[in-house]
Amino acid sequence: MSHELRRLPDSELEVMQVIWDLEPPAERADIEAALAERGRSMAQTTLLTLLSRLADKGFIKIEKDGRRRVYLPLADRGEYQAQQSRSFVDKVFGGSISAFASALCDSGLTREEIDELRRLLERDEL
Amino acid sequence: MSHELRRLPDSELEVMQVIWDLEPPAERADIEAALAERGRSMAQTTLLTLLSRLADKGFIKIEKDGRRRVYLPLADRGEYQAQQSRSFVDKVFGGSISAFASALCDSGLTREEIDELRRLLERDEL
DNA sequence: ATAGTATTACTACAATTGTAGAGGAGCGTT
DNA sequence: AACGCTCCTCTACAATTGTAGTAATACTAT
Repeated sequence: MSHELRRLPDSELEVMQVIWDLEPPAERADIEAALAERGRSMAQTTLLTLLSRLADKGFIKIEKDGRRRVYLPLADRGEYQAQQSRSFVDKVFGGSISAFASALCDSGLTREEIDELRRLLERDEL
Repeated sequence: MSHELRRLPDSELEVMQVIWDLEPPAERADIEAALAERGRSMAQTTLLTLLSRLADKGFIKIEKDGRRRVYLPLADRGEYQAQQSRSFVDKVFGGSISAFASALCDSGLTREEIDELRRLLERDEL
């Protein structure tokens, strides 16, 4: 079930994130608004380009409903996140989870974040 | 002291990793060998290209010692890792560390890795 | 000095990414 | 029916990335 989900370039990922956030089906205007809210507005045609690239890569499906289109997520967010996390730790930390964890701490985790993380791990039985 | 360290493309990062691993000063042959060991060999000219790109980006310094060159790391590995970790979590998880952690668990952490992580967090006092 | 050898610099080129203009097609309004 | 507004498709273009060939340079052993 889990296809390989290729890493998305930053701009496409940002679009994908809002699509995941929005209640599907999302229209272009919704996506545009959501992006603007996050301070990431762009020319309409730019957005359209990114959307069709996402469709080419199999991350979304573009459904034609007359003149308007709706944009539906196909890829699963959690799966994408899991795969990218693993691949990030592999590339940047040679696969060492603990090295990653200490880097995270160095990168300015707050006490609260650390506690939260710890709680999470304690609960996790996997 | 902490300049912004731009994200390196995969191929450059792999070269950078071996430079960080090797005892400086590293010569081209050393780097080549180390890369081959990790199953990441490439044409000599390709490696040279990547090295000069790394130099352009300020990650390494190329010192001329007659005909041979030595390649010295300038960027700090820990700093790079910390910055990239933070930026990864921001982009992929909207900044949520705990979301990142649970994705990591989903991506197939072993029991041991989880325990190790937990130990690390418990010890860490920031 | 000569020729072979090793090493690096220069050039190249296709694929990807970030960004957007130009133009066609549908629809509401007059 | 013609006009304009909206929305989308096509095309474009520079920068970056992955990869490597060719040429220049310098060293080594004869």
